[in-house]
Amino acid sequence: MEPPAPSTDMPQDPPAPRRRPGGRTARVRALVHGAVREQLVAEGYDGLTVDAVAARSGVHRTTVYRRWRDVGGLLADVLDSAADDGWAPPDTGSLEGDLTALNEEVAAGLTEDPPIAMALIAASFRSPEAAEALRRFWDDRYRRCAPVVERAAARGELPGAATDDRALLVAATAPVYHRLALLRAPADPALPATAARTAALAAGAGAFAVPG
Amino acid sequence: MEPPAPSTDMPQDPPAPRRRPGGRTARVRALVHGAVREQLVAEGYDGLTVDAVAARSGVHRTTVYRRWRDVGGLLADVLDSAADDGWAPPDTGSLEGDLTALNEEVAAGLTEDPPIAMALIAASFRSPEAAEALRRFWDDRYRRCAPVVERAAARGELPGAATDDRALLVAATAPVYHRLALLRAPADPALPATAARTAALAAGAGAFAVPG
DNA sequence: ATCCTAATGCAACTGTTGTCGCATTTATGG
DNA sequence: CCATAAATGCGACAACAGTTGCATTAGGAT
Repeated sequence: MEPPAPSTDMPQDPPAPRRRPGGRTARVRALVHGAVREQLVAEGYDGLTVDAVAARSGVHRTTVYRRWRDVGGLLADVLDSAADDGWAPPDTGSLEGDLTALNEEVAAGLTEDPPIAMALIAASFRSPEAAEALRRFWDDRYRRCAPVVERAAARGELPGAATDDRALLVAATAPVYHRLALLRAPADPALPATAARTAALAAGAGAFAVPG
Repeated sequence: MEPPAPSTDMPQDPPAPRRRPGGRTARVRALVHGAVREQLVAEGYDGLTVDAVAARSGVHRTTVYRRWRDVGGLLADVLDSAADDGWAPPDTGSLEGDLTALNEEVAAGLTEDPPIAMALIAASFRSPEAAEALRRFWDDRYRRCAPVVERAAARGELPGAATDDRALLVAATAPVYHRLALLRAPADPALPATAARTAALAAGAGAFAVPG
């Protein structure tokens, strides 16, 4: 009952057309990326429509719809292309200091103008692609922050054998996200430090220790 | 330079037409509210459009657009009308227990089906009215939670003269919101308890004490 | 050079969103 | 009961989002 073995290629499925990411395709992508950023700066998130991006980039509407599907896809692609910067967490010499500096970066990102981060969060509620890209972004960021916890452990700031670094980082940053992204309350200059102090204090008391 | 005092009414602006919230208006409002809920149950948030709600309620499209403006306005009105339930925070006998129970309610609300809470959060990024309604809702909830902190203080669980109850409550609940509403990660059954324990621990160490 | 076809351009089309002017209904005050 | 106008119903419309079929351009392999 075996189908005859094909001579050179998979027979049943369309044989995966050879991609062609050369000159023009890359140029179009760069044009669209630039247009997304410019459009965000010029008109804000409400003005970020596929049509506006296409018009600004000079690329045809249909092409943008075909390659990026919707605004969420556009933002996801821009975010992915910007994710491989050499970002590293701050290193101030103490856990609380590191977390405070980290929280200040988070607060700055959430309140910057144009509101790229807020635009992406908003888009993540409408586009699965944007939600996935945002999840990847945060996962990458939290992974890069692991050294903050490792350094604290090496300094003896953390009790127990091991610490759940992700839980600690989420506990430290979550209040900032909650206030700015969900409650939409005005930025509190003291919040980054107090949230960091709270998390560092709890971590010092073993709140994030793992049994292993 | 004082303008002459009007005899009976404000002269310059259109004299605030007498509202007429009587029979039909109230009936229409009830019909639309019911339709919003039914539509959410039937089609989820993606299917919650003004047209769908209008069709389901039997009220004309134009009327819904005029009175509620958009989906955010619909959800905001439904939320406001449901906000005066007699909700009270849990009372388990300890700060950590209260916060754990509270966090479990938050987690249940964010993961319930139909996803009313998530729909409102999503809408709050597109509609100022929904954002304002959500802010009012959370403000009300946090205000009602003040007794949780007061009881803990009365039991001697909190050091210092006074505690910033809002900051404590935000610190306790923020990780749950962050994971479920922003990171969109699967629900972690242990998170409500660990976040509550973390916050209670930090509170016991004086992290939320206010100088006054 | 030349062939193949992926990628793009183009125009027309459908369906949805939101608005506007006007007719009709019906609270509400007298 | 009557008069007024707020609230709603109704249809047409403009603007936008997104799709489809086909023509054209240009990357990449031979």
